[in-house]
Amino acid sequence: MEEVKTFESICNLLRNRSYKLTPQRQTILQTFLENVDSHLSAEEVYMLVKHQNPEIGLATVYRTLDILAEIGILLKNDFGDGRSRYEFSRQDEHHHHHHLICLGCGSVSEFDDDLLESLEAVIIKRNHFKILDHDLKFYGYCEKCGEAP
Amino acid sequence: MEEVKTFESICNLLRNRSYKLTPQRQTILQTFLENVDSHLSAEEVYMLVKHQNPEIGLATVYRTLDILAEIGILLKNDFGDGRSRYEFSRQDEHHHHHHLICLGCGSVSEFDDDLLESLEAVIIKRNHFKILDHDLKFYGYCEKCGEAP
DNA sequence: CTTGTTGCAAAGCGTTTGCACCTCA
DNA sequence: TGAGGTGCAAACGCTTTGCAACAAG
Repeated sequence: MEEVKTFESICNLLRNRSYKLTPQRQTILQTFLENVDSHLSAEEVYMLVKHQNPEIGLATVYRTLDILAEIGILLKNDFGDGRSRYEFSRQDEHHHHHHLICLGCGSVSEFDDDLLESLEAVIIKRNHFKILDHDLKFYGYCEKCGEAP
Repeated sequence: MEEVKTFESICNLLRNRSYKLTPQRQTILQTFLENVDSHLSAEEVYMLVKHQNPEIGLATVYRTLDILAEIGILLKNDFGDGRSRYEFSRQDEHHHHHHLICLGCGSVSEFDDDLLESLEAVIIKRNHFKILDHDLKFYGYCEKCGEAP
């Protein structure tokens, strides 16, 4: 279906879509390849990227995140903290994971599951609703943060 | 546990929490009682409420929605359209429903389900994550909007 | 009376956009 | 060289806040 995403393969993907391969885009892409498990906000990407290229503008970061999400390299998430968060999309788009969001430290961990597939079948039948996508989040406290806030 | 929510009982709830029972708050509350199945944005509430009380300010609407959500009368939702949407919370907080969001017309319907309870047990065990709340949304097309956008 | 509440306008915050300059292909 | 990309600053849309006037208890 789809091979593993390397820096090279993603560059090709950009070229195929006739996006130019600018240094800014390469730097941002690198940042995600070096933070495969992170859920970074635009501002966070901006900070990380600025170290290597202080000239870069925040607007460019936003524009690049848009593009990378559009071509399926990144996944755009909303964890309810008032900003979008992007994560590197490993490979198979279709079978995605859910998020455990810690109300204590804000950390986000991931959780794979198949249960929703069967639930979708029920919904389609019962509600006559054609499902394209779903989004499941759990809020609570991670092991480190324990019980109380 | 908790009785059915009437206008009177909610007013008492406000008083108990030492919130004052202003005409503005009453009007906003009425609006939700007359739109039990809606998922209203602050702006929409503002428009509805203005008919009965043109003096009311948008800031007051926001402040009242905050309060009503805080005491469990309303549920605050984020359907990814860039604004918060509030719905009347029928009764039992703990066992809540999920949303089917139509990408065509933006309508939101609801879906009750128990499946997530068992899933939570798995997560607690496997990830050592104490779950307080969850949020499940399905995106797709409703019966009216059919297949294509 | 006195503390909470209101309306207004201004500020806040994440994100987008207009524009002149730049640069990849 | 020309279409697309960049940086900057201004604009945007939703929400929050500071403040003086007001009203519920």
